[in-house]
Amino acid sequence: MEASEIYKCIADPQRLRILNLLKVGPLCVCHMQEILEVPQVKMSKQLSSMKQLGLLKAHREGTWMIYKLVDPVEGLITANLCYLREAACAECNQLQRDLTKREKLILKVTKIENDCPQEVCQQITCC
Amino acid sequence: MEASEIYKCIADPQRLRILNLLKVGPLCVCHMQEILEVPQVKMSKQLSSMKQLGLLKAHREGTWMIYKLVDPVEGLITANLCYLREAACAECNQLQRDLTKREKLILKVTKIENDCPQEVCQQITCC
DNA sequence: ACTGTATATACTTTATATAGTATATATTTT
DNA sequence: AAAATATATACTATATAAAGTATATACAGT
Repeated sequence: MEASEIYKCIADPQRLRILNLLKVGPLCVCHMQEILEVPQVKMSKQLSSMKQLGLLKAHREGTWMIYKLVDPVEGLITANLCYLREAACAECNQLQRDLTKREKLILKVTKIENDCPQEVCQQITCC
Repeated sequence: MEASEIYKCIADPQRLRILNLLKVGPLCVCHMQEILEVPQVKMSKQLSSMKQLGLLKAHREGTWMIYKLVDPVEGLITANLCYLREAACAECNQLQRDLTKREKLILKVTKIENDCPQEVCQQITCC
């Protein structure tokens, strides 16, 4: 994969936020939607573009689609997420808030029977 | 400066190559043109867009315009250039070749009287 | 003043990406 | 099989960026 393609991908704050979330563990579309507060179409399109690019893969679990980062994660992605988590900027705070929101959400849905795919619930903690 | 703006900037291979060159030292437009082998208009437009973004600054020396990175260099830029110089990819080789080409060019023009601005000639070695 | 060199800008065309709306598919539940 | 939920796709509209051509500016040397 070309570096320029990766940069083009993470040049969109929304897509960067998605990668940041998935770096911690797999998530289904509806949960990402809830965390990022974006319309379903937008989320779906961004996910499929990143999948096509080769950054993500997905599988179905019931009606849910679970997305995760392709393994091994692109070094350039990792390097940038690490950098941004350390840095002090508006976007970095957003990334941090997303991770907190993710943790809360998973804790919540884990309590409700059949409201969270196995694979997601197992991964509660972040970084 | 927002991270997304920086990513959008370096998502263009040409602009990334310019930053890679300037990281080593200031250069005038015509030399960058020669190294990257791009039309004058394109070079000029890319430089001015990066200047407007706040990544570069320029000053005149005779008919030459000397461009350099704003000091301090954006951490995100530095981090990515460092990463790419270490990595093994087509783009990384290109960046390396550009630096070699730069060194040769400077050595050449330094010999010819009045064919290189002072500031550029003083900075022969790279990394 | 005139010519040449280096660089920038304006304007037009063309390509690319994003957003929105509506509709389709896959699966589970009833 | 009908309804509900989660997700994806097609199509259209709109915005953004890139490329190309021509022209302008700024300075240096004659």
